Amino acid sequence: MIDKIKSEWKDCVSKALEKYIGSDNFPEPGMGVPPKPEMGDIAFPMFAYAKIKGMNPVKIANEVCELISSSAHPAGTLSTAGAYLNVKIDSSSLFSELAKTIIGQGDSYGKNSSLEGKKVMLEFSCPNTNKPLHLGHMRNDSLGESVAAILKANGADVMKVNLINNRGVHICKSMLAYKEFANGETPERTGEKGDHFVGRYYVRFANWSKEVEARIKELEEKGCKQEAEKLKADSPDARAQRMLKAWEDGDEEVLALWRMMNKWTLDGLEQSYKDMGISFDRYYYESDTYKFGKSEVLKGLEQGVFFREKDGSVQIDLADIGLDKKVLLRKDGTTIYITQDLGTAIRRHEDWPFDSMIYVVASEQAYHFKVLFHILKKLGYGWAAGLHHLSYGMVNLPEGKMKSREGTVVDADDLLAELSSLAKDEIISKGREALVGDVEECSRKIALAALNYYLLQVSPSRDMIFDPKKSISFSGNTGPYLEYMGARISSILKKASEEGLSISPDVDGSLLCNEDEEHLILLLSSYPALVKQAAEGYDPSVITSFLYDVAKTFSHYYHDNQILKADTPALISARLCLCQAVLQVLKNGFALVGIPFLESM
RNA sequence: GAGACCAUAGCUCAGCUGGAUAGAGCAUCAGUUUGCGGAACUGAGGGUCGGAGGUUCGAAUCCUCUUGGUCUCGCCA
Repeated sequence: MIDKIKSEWKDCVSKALEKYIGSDNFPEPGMGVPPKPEMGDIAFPMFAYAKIKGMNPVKIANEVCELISSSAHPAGTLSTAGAYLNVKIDSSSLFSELAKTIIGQGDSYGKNSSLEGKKVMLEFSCPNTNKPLHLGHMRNDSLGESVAAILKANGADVMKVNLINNRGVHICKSMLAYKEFANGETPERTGEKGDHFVGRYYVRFANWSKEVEARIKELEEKGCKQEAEKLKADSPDARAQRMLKAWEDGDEEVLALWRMMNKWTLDGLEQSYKDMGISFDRYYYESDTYKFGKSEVLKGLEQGVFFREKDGSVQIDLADIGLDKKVLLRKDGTTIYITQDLGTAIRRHEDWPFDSMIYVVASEQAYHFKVLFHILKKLGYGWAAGLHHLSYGMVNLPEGKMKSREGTVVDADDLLAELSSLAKDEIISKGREALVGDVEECSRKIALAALNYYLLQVSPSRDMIFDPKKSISFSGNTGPYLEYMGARISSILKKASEEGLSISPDVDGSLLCNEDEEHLILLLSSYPALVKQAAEGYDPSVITSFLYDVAKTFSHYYHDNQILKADTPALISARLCLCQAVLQVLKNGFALVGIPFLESM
């Protein structure tokens, strides 16, 4: 709606300029926003025309302003400030139509059909099945889930997929440690979550391997070469490698162990996803796709896209994009990471012919995706042009990087539990247990808001510092603050209906004429354009900053203006209607960035 | 050595395809409740936008160079 007004004004200014300059050979007027709201809502700088006319831009602004004012023009008030031509939109007259749109469309307000008919596959999360999720995954999952919601809001047909990294030597490591040390222990028996249980054996392996290595070194220093060699041949790492070979050869015992432990981990991860509000439409498993990847590479070899090195390995020369050679199949015929990813991409396009596929993967893999996409193009897949790597930076801690070796990795489940518990403390200390109903559920939803908002407000490409203590802060620019605004507005509306006041979009919008009201109306009407912008850049932070802006403005408004006790019944109705519209837009925005809406908290 | 990403207030971050006096939050200091949720609101101090050139009427934003940081350049995933 606001877009329409803006483009009408742009046309109007453009036409006036044409008349003023006396030709249509001039740059389109640029549009901006004045630095202060009282100056207006749209700004047209006149500098560019100063040169053409050989005149002072201030004079141009004044004369064009007069030219427009003296004839018919779109609704709004013109003024000038220096070389700027400013338009003040009549927001209160905008409101009645806007309110009808927002309240009428409800949850659909802000959605559009710009990606209608587009099939977008979105890959994210992609855990290993040897340990639980950590904070890094949480940024990935938050981004993936949010981008999916944003693309859907733009009309795209989105398929969320997860690729489970369930094979490889790292998986064998936890299996081997389990076999060696567990004595038949199971998650059921210890009461542990499956992913944590398996993760414990992965850590156990690492320590074990370190111990043995130290012993080997000791023996070598003592000169006991034979014994050292013997120990080396039977070291944990050597045994893990042998286990991998047995796995690939289909050894039933190894496969049975693998199935059992994978299930434990996946059951655990499934629970974490559920707790975090993450879901997928389809799962892919590396164990299913790696062989297919191999056959595709061999096909490419026949086609001459790849070549066989003297040692028997299959490679591709990437000199055409300024890169080195890249191995696709080892000399012994086994596959590597990229082989599997090639297979997965091709299989996915067969399964569900997407227009584009987005990989949400950390920026450290930028090189990998550059190579992957290029190879798919060279294999002749036209759809490879629609592949995109949504790269995001690392999550660091205030103390520095997370390092698994130093035990500084923040576990996802632990973090969520910690945040929930802090939220719970807050509910209890405020004496709101009765009000919120299910305290546990409410705490969890506050924790999610805190987490998702904190992770999504930072531009994806940047590394970020996650401070667990600061993230749970309940005041300031945080997820809980936004939720709180939603709850306060809900509370007002609830009270209104208890008092028998009806809320309808049929109100006199012209009564909403103070600065905050005007600002709110313009914000609400700008929301649909932002939903589009967020999709174009795959950037949820567009939505988070908008939501904060709305909440902050409403907070200020609410502080200074009475709603239920406004001067006249007509004003009460108008303000209630505004509240309803603000609440609806907040809710709609929340849904795009993983902030659960709470009626009360 | 080559490439990618990043550098904005004490700290954590915004800043849309170049526009007016570079903005929030936290922290610090000072205030606001005879009111619908104080998890709130208001105000103050705090900046050479890493540095140097260039393009432009105009640069945090675009270009070049440079400094610093992170990551990558594996027959690991």
